[in-house]
Amino acid sequence: MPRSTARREEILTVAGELFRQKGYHATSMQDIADRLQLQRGSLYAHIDSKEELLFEIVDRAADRFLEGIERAWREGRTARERLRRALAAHMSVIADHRDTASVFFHEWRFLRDDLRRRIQVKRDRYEARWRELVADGVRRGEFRAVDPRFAALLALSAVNWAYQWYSPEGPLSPAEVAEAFADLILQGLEGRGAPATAELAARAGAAASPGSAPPGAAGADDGAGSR
Amino acid sequence: MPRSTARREEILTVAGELFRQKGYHATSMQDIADRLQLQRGSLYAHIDSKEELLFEIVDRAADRFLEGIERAWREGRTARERLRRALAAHMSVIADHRDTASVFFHEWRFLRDDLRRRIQVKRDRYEARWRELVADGVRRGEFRAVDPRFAALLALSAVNWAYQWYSPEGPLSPAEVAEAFADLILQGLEGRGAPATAELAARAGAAASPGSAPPGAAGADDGAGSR
Amino acid sequence: MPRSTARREEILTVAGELFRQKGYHATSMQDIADRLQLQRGSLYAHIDSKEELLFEIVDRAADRFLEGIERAWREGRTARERLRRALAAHMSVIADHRDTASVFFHEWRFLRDDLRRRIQVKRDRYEARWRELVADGVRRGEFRAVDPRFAALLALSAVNWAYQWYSPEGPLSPAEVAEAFADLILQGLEGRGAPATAELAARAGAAASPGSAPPGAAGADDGAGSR
Amino acid sequence: MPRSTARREEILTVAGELFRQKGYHATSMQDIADRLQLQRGSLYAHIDSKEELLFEIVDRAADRFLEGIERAWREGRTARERLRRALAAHMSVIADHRDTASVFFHEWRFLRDDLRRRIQVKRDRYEARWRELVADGVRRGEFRAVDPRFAALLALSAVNWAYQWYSPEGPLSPAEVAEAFADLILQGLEGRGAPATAELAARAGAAASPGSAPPGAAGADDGAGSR
DNA sequence: TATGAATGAGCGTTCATTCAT
DNA sequence: AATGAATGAACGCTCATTCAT
Repeated sequence: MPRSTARREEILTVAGELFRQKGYHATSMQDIADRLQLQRGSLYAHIDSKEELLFEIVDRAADRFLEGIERAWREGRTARERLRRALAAHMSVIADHRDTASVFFHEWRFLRDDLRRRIQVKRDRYEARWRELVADGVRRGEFRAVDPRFAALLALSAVNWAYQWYSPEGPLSPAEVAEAFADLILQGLEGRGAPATAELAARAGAAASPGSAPPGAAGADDGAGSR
Repeated sequence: MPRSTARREEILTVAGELFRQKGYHATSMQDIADRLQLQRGSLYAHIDSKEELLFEIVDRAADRFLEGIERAWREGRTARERLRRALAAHMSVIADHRDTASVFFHEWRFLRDDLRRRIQVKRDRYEARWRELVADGVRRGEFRAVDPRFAALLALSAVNWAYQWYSPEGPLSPAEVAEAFADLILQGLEGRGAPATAELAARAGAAASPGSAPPGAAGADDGAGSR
Repeated sequence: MPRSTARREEILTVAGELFRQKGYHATSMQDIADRLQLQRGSLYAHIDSKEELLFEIVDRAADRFLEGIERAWREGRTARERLRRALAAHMSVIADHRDTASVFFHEWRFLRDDLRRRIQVKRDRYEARWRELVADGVRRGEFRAVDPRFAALLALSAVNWAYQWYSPEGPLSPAEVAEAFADLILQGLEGRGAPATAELAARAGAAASPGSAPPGAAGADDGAGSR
Repeated sequence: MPRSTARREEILTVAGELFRQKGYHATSMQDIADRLQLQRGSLYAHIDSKEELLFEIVDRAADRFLEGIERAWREGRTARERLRRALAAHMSVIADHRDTASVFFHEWRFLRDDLRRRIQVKRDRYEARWRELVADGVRRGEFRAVDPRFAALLALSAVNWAYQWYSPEGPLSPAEVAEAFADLILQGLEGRGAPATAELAARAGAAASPGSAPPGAAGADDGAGSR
């Protein structure tokens, strides 16, 4: 199989979109072919299997997330700054590669054992980086003596879950969401003075039309109920 | 259809387990029947359709989560206490009804429009309660003037994501997990003094054999790789 | 799967017939279903796979051939008599289970490794019996000091090949064919006196309409060119 | 289409090999192209269809067999000698053009009606020659008054079947196999004195390691179990 | 209640072949 | 001569569901 041709990229893009909207199992090769105005068998001139599509989408997402935290680590000076950058990087991936990221979180478990294991390795490395980042902050005295596991998990949960509700069409940029979370995670609910997100709060509140659910809805995606 | 018989409950239990392990679409009626040593067709003496099973599982989970936060609100006096109770209640549902909760998060989007909307209503109410809880804390002066949307979302994300990694076989009780998160959310990373979770940290660290990955793994569930 | 129901036997019969006529790979489940006025998927209520059909057909044939030679060995007194009986038994299987026998010779190699090996064991045993039969005759002094391998192979080839040309509708009974071969194999071309088949020759010659090809054509089967 | 170019011959050779190993229907144009390091579609610059390949392979084999018996007839003086030569010629074709011969026996029936009929004509002619050869021997008084049909069929069956078990890598040359069969066919099992194959028997016995099974196995070919 | 045979649609994939380049 | 993208049909098989018994 050619690793990368224009047609193949088209297929991957469409597959990513459909996998996110309908789920891997509920998306048929027919669905993908229809969007490209192709016969379903014709896809196999470009790919080996449906599962290959899933793997490639998930693998690319894993690489993007990993790249993000590696760069955050390299480019940040303090633990505080690194955490902010890591949150921002994660949000960026979700914003810029919405389909891919969503499939990464939702559908990776449908990969067969060997492929899933390869993804698991990257997931584990990603999470380990987060824990190191927090542990380093504790060691430096920037953070309280919290359990790095829980603290990393809190930060990660916040941004992991974002694929469920974040929309690039909403009023907030990925950077702004990351900053709001960073503020909360660093300072907590019971703290001194006004949070950095005071102004954001106003904006988000103003823009939130009822039913559109930003942010706070653990919300329904588009497309899911189509079939 | 009889709304509730012993057989029907058996079917729901098995379906919940399989939906969690393999996903809704990858679970066949055959799979369910096999576990109950029944013929495929015999299931339809008790249920109307596969989708009905999914709806009922998801709907029950929604009710449990809602019940939890309502009681937390009623029984807690301070915002701080209510938040702790709400986190604990959520973790309890995840721990006590693991299959149901997992299906609630993962598979609800495969419901057809009308059924999905009914679930959406309950999800929205649940999230609204969380926002009210935070907003109330801000109003009372217990919390900083944070955006309730973001703060509620942070707390909710932490426990929502827990269905991905929490295992009742792990070293931590749901209450302990909830407490750890509460501590972090309330105090933040940069707080004063030792966190309430200092002792927990030791225990979790001691018990966590590499590979078993609690807490911190966004990890793979059992059963997913069955095919 | 139920090992034997009326429907299942019907399917096996039809499959045997079609596999012989068109070959295993050129026969589709659709073809089989059509003959039974069934949907192609409905077959799978009775069988596990197409290959299972092939295996069962081939395995039954193997058993019949084996049974035949075992009985010939038990019931014959002299080597001469045993050889005659073995030839007759083989021809009987071909005559009475034409489809099965034909598939046994032609299609067995399309079984996957493990199933093919199970058949191979029976084939090997069958051929070993033939060699023992001849070797015993040589030992007893009934036969010349021929190589049992070649002699057994000659006899076996004659009757193995019969599935290609023998037709129950032809003028000769399986017993008569077996006798003619037995006479030739035992006495050879250069011998004393008239062969036992002198009368047969007349009959066969009279009945052989040109083109119907009995015996002597390595001939075409019916049905092969249908698709 | 060019009738014969170097490329075309390559294709025919590869097709013959694959058709023998896997069967006509189980061999795809992809398989053939792969071996030649060509694209599927490129084959059609040299041939018209897959069936054309089959026809040409089978037709060439038919010609070779026919040529063999014609020459045996011309070059032999006595019936006995002609029979020996005919057997040897047949074995030579099988040994020297193993793929082609094997496909001739196994796959010719997959030709469509008109092409199959053209092959049938040659097969009929070939068998007729064998019968004439025997009939002539009877007429001359060299052979017993056997039915020429059965006698020809016996000889033909022996060598026809050889494509199933004969291997050029085995201990016996085609000529030796032919001689062994000729001896048996001419003299029969119950003859006078030692057979001409006494020495052969020793050699074959010595060389035949159990499992390799020459001669006597109606055996499995290489390649069949590839999938 | 439960069976088991059947349906009819759909699945992912392979196929021989075509054709513009 | 050869490529590579595409076709359209067919493949073996699975699915949720129905229904007479």
